[in-house]
Amino acid sequence: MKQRIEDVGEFLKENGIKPSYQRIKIYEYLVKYYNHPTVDMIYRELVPKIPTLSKTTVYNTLNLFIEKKITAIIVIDENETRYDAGTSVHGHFQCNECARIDDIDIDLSKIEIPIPEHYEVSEQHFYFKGKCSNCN
Amino acid sequence: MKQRIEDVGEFLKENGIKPSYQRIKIYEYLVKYYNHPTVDMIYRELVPKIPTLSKTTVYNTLNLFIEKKITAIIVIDENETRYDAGTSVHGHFQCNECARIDDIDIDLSKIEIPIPEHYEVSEQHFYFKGKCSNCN
DNA sequence: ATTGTATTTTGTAACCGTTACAAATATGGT
DNA sequence: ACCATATTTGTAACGGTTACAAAATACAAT
Ligand SMILES: [Mn+2]
Ligand SMILES: [Mn+2]
Ligand SMILES: [Zn+2]
Ligand SMILES: [Zn+2]
Repeated sequence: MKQRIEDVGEFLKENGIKPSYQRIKIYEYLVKYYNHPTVDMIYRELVPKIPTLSKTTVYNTLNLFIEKKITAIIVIDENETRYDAGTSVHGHFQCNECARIDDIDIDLSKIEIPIPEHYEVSEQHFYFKGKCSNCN
Repeated sequence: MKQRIEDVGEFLKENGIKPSYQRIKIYEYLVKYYNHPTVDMIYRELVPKIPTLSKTTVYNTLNLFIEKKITAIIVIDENETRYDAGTSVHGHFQCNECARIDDIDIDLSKIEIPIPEHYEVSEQHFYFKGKCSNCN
C-alpha cells in the first residue's frame, strides 16, 4: 500500500502530470500522512502555506490524480469521499468513533471469491468498520 | 443474502416497526426486486400507486429500517446511497456501464484477512467493479 | 361517534459535498 | 515583451440528504 516517493515533482512528470506548485503540495500531503484524507482535510492543512488555494483546485487536482491512476478513491463514508495515494489492492478499516481509516493488509492469495463467468473485474475493495485500537 | 419474507407486515412488527402502508410498500419493493435501489428508484416505482408519497418518507423509512437492522446501506457509488434487504454478509459487484449492483456469494471460511489486535470489527464489506455479464 | 393524544406522513427549506464555468493568473516558447 | 496555452481561483449551481413544522392518520378512552 504505502510506497516511497523520492521526488514528487519527478513522480508527477513520469505520470503525465505537470508538477505545478499546488499539485506537488497536494500529492506531498497524500504521501506524507497516508491518512486517507477528505478534501477538506487537505485544504485546511495547505491553505496556511498557500493562502490563495481554492478548494476547487484540490478537487480538480485529486480528480486528475485519479484519472492518471496515482490516487485511489475510497468510498466508505456515505457523506464524504476520501483519497489514497496507495493504489495497490489493499483493505481499509474505518472507526465508527473517530472516523479514521487505517490500511489493512490483504493477501489476495488467501482470498477465494468466485466471481461469476462473464463478469470483468477491474477493481476489488475490502473494508471493515468497527472500533479502532485507539478507541478501544 | 436473499431471504424469503412471507408476510411483510408481520415481519415489520417482529422487528419493532409499525407496519404502515408506506413502510410495507417500501419493504415490499426491497424484497421483490433485491436490486439494491436508490431512494429515487423506490420513489419512482411507488409514487403511481401512492400519489401522495413523499421522498422524505422514503428516506425516513429506510433510515428506520437500517436502525432496526432489517436493511443495509451499500456504499459503492460515490454519489448515491443504495439499500439492501439482504443483511447477511455478502459481496457486491457494480457494473461501470449500467450501474447495476449484483450480489456476490461470499464464503467467509475461504477468506483470511487478519485484522490487527485491538480492532473490533462490526461490519465487513466486499465489493467489486467492472463490467457485468449483461454488458459484456 | 367524539374527543384527545401520539405517530406517521408530507412539503419546503436548508445543508453540504461536489462540479460547472468563466475570469484571473501563471507558464513557456518565440 | 508578446502570445498561446495551461492552471488556478471564486462564485454559482447542482443533487442527494436532512431538519423541521404542519397536515394527516391511527388509536385508545370516554
Ligand atoms: Mn489505504
Ligand atoms: Mn446485496
Ligand atoms: Zn477510533
Ligand atoms: Zn452492466
